[in-house]
Amino acid sequence: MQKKYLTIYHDLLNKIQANAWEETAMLPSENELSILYATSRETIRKALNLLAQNGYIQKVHGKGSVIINRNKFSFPVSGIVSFRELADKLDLSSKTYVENLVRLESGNSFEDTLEVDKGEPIWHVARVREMSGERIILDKDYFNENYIPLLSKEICEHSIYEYIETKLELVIGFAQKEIIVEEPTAEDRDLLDLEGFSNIVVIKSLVYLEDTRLFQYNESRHRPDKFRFVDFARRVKSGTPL
Amino acid sequence: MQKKYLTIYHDLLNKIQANAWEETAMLPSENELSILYATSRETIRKALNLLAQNGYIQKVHGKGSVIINRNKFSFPVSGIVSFRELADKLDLSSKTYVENLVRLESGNSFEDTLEVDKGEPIWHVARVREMSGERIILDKDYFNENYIPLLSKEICEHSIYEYIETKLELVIGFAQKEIIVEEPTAEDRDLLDLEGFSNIVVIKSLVYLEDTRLFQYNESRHRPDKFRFVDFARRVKSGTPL
DNA sequence: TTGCAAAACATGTATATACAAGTTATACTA
DNA sequence: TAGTATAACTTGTATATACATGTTTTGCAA
Repeated sequence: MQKKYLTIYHDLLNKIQANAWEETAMLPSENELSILYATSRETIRKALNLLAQNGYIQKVHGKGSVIINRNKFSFPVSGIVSFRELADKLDLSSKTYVENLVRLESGNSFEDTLEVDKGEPIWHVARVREMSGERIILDKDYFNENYIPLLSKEICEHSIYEYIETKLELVIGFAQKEIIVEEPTAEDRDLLDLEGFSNIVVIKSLVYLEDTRLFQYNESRHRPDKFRFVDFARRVKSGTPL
Repeated sequence: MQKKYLTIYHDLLNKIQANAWEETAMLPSENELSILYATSRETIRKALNLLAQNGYIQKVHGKGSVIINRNKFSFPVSGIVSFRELADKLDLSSKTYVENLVRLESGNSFEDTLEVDKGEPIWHVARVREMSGERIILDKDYFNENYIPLLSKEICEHSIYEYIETKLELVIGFAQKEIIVEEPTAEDRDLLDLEGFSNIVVIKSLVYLEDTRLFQYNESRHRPDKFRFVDFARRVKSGTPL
């Protein structure tokens, strides 16, 4: 990593998480930091703005940068994080079962959602996530074949995202997500341990590459008692000025 | 509004929403914009970064700023938006019933959550939101009395946030949120039209002022069939460099 | 015509300076 | 001593310049 403001960002983040500045809960001033890291104030400000965006600090005009206590709702699951990365982070004993892996040939109903031409093939994967012996999550993925030409059972069992990013060298940019609650389908009842729950939490995501190409539609279907979504939000000033 | 980059941000946002640049779905280049608005490129970049943060454009290195199509999941409900503002935006025929409004004196269980001293009073409001004739949402609010000294039935029926921001002139900064699914309580069953639903979606929020003071805890309890949460997320590069 | 190198153009990073605006500590005055 | 004005901090905004890096167009050469 050669970008100064990113290395400073990560260094500050590590120190925040290691509880340096515990007494004051304040970062050193921008001028102090620019001397500390031997760089300009603008570069420091870029690192600080990243910390603020991600909910680690709050900048207060005239005062300084206050460290935000994130122990309230523990850590955020926001952003785009794959199940594999999440399970690793939480150190959960988890298992993934590939229930279905097909190359949909044509006339399927996802051509519109994925914005591919009629007749273009689409990869479909259905996976069940097991945590502490219970089948909790059903993940249904649909990929544009132009970007993900090949999928194997092994890749799906490990981590599709790791495959996409390291092997295919595609860079994921952003996602539009929607969370709703539905009644379980026959498939949900068949594949998951629903234990009498009459609702299921569904996260639908459209995932785009860094160059704005749409490449994935995902439906993550969770048993309601195991679902949890943590978010950090800044107040949007609704008053459109001028 | 005197801040250049903010006026440019709002102007560009209006034009995006009015579908200027429809053919290319691209903004003019930073240099063109800096001439157009008679300002420096850095100021333009501040406005563009705001647009990118809020999910309106995606910047592509070497190419330009691509406008993100937000019609997929319609508009986002992310960020901190009050029910009043939301209902106004959606033009819903809605109604608010204040079911409870008390000044909790001491020994209540929310002293810890709101981080107030033992014995300090806390304002509590319970409100039911009705949409198209159905009682859908139960909003339970708890305010630190140091910041919100007085609440009336009229304020609660209209909009507490408008009161806080315009009358009390407090500036809301950010919130930590958690979304989970619970079984309905007796209170939920009593106050809402649950129609046999055996689950309820709960959004718990800790809301902070711009200077990081915690002033509100909120629980928004939704009937699952009427709940919907839309989000925009950027990929976090998990690989901690260096 | 095809292929490729170079130029032109796009955004990204780093630095410097100046001043505005909010907060806190200092020191002076009544 | 108490109050207040000032100075010394803090972050915020605006501008300019230089170069790095990625993309597209241009034009030359085979």
